[in-house]
Amino acid sequence: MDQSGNIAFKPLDPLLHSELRLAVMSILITVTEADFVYIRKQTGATAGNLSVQVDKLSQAEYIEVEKTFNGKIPRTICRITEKGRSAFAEYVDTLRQYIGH
Amino acid sequence: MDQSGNIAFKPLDPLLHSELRLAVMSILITVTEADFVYIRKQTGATAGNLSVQVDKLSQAEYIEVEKTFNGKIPRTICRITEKGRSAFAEYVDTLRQYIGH
DNA sequence: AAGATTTGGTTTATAAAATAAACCGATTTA
DNA sequence: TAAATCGGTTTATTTTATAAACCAAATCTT
Repeated sequence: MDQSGNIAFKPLDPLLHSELRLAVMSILITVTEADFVYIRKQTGATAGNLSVQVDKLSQAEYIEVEKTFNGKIPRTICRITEKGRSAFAEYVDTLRQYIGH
Repeated sequence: MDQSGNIAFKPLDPLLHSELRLAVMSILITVTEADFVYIRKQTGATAGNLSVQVDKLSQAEYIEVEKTFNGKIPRTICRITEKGRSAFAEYVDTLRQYIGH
């Protein structure tokens, strides 16, 4: 018989348990859309780091990324998806187990 | 003049922003002491991983570790420190900025 | 009592992640 | 026209987390 005992902690979605990605999601959950530059300023992240992390969120389909031009200047717009929204909600929910309400 | 704009997110204590270390602290904050084996079972972590993370928390003085013997069997007891307690409180507080209450 | 297994860990090696540095094309400024 | 800036991406480096290997002592197994 498997007497392995119960684990008390649900795993935290590793995609969201990252300071920068969490900050990005935190912004996108409150705002219908935000561009790269805005997110960069709000988070204080370097462009390189932000580029990488936005890409990960995008590949997981937690956000969608639209590349447009503002005249001749490139503009990268990010929006949260439904999948991202519910992943975020579950992450928050799970976290409460760790930090108490 | 420095027109760098305000960063909206306070940094999260990297020592606590780790799933396993956070789980350890979460246990120790509710219980006057806990031994290695108990923490291992609650978290489901491997002994190696737990050993490393307990050591980091200990070196940061977020917890204190007492090595005793239970008869002839070694027993490692962990307790949270005041420093650990307030670091945890601040971490939780900062997190709320990211996840909303 | 010899050998295998389990317990309670630590140490070391490997994989994954975050961060920083280098770079690119276009644009504006001097 | 050269230098600096903007809006990024790509690649390299560092840091971190995780897993694998190991160790000493104790306890079962035959």
